[in-house]
Amino acid sequence: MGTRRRRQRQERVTLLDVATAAGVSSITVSRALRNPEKVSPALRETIMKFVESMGYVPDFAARALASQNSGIIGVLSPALTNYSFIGIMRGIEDRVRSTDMRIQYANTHFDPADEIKQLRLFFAQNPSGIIIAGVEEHPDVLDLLHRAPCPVVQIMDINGEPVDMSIGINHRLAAEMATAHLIERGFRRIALMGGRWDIRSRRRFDGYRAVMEKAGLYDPELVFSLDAHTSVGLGGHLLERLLRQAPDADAAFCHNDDIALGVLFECQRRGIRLPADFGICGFNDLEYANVSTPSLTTVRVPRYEIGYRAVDMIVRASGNGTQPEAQIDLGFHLVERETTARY
Amino acid sequence: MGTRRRRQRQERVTLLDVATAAGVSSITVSRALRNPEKVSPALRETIMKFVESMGYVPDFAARALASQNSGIIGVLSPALTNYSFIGIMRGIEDRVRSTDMRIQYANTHFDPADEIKQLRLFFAQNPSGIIIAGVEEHPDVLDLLHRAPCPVVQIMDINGEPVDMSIGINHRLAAEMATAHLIERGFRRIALMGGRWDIRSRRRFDGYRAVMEKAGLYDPELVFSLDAHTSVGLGGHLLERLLRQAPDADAAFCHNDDIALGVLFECQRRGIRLPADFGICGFNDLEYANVSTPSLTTVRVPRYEIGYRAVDMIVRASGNGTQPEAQIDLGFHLVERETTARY
DNA sequence: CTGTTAGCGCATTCAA
DNA sequence: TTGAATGCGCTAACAG
Repeated sequence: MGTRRRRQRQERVTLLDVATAAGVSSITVSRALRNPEKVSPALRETIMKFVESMGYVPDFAARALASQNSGIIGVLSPALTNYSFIGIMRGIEDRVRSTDMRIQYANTHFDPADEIKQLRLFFAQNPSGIIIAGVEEHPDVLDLLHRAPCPVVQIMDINGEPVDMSIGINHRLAAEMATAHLIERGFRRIALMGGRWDIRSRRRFDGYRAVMEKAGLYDPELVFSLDAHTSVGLGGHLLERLLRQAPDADAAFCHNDDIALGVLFECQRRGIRLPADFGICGFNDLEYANVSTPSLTTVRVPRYEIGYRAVDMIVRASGNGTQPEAQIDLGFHLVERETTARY
Repeated sequence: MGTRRRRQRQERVTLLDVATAAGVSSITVSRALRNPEKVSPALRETIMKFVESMGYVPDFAARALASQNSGIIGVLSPALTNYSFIGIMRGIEDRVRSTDMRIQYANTHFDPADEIKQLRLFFAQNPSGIIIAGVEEHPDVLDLLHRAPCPVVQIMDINGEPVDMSIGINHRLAAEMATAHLIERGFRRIALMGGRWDIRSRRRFDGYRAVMEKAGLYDPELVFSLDAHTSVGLGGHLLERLLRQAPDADAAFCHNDDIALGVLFECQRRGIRLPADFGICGFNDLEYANVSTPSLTTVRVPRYEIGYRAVDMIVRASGNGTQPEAQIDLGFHLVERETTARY
């Protein structure tokens, strides 16, 4: 049936409809809804009854246009659909549920130009806030963020002065701790394995390198990173290349748990014993790390909390309660499991 | 610094600004942007130059209010943050990139009441379309969808008449094929393992049951499903319970690959040989299924394509080109790998 | 092909 | 505490 796809728009119940029914002016209904304390209790109740019975639902576009605030929180990520971002999303979604804000996600595809484009689009919408997992510290991006017309929360890595607010962990420190742990467990030829570089993986590289150099173990031949989307399969692929180029490699610190899992599977396939012959440390502590065989040593990043509190910071910055902190370090946690359980 | 969080709104460049600069009326600029063919080439070019140089960005709220169309496609899922939904998201994001529509996701938490609430919210926004992975076939939800003021695409399962349009696969058939495959490989005590039920898992159960009954193998003691979020850990947990209740179980058809992976890990832990002692079939064909050790037999669901084409259907239904089909069956594919490679 | 008029539904500002 | 007037920026409908 051809009439199927385009429907007539519904008859919309407007503020004015409710106001007329309740015998007040539309602005009073508006107030009853948005600033209940500014309307006398009795009137408020009457109004709310009509709002209910008439099924009034506010028009976001009209509200946004009149108030210059869309209620939208823009969330930018270089890889929206990476598994590690899911935990962030969960936190974001949970915190936003009880507010009247809405989330709009944007994928920046590891491209600063894309990031700038998406930011511009958001800014044109009078957003209530921006949450950004940056690709780079590109000066144009930072400049744009500095002139943002709303609160901005930089998430994931905390390093230096935030543009506005930031929450996350110190990735460099985390990598230092993971690398030190591998060394302490007797691994020497420790490889670094990753997918596409972003600013956080670069900081982890810095940490890895610093510790390796200090121990006299750094060797660029052990650093493997492909400009490819991260995946479990990539982990196996990288291990294959590693063992070809440096057959004496005895451990891998991976940019994330997916790659670590791929390395684990590839070791199983090749009969490489974990951790006797080879050690693995992942990053993120995804859910499966605790139940894989052998279980995976990894760095726990409080991803859910990062998302949850990032939204919280925006809500608080927009409200009239206590101002949020400018920077929150949630800390990380090295979870030692079987893939490094030597000695 | 206290001034940090709330910024002045930017000076906005409006249509009128551009129009004045170009010496035309604002509606002409509007047309040059939205229906270029309705403006003479010369004028169009002049206008576009001003648009560029003045950095004009349209105000979505104003546009939505005036045109009664927000350009938003609402996407509803019972579990937005399940890994299996990521593939859908990837398809959605990729298809929407080249359009002027935007996506807004909503999590329905496996709750029809939530679903209804979210639908109402979307409908109040004059959406350009709705993409919904339904929780149930709740009559209230169906009723709401029937009165939707925009194109609606039901995704994942195709079964019966769509409300408007639908795209996906036949989950019951897929389960029948998977179960038949396990039987054909000599497995007899085949368990069904799942997390929270939704309409699709229920259809898969129907298919499993039908085939098992036909083979005289159905036993309710082999059906394990917990009302818990799906996870890799849940798979291990379910296997543990299965082996306690039915120690002679010799295979598992899992509701998704995460659960299958958990079963795989738990088998490894217990020294159960795959597939000699136990067979596993997953569902979805997530990326790791092909690289796990042993690799995982599973049902490939074209998730990326579902997302991509669902958006495409909305774009086409909104445009003036060819009307999209009412229902698209993308088909599935049983991917036979090592976890069932017996005989 | 271009312009005029009008209004989308709400919230801000001011006044009572 | 309530209301009147006004405008947010854009586009539909019509006119020229």
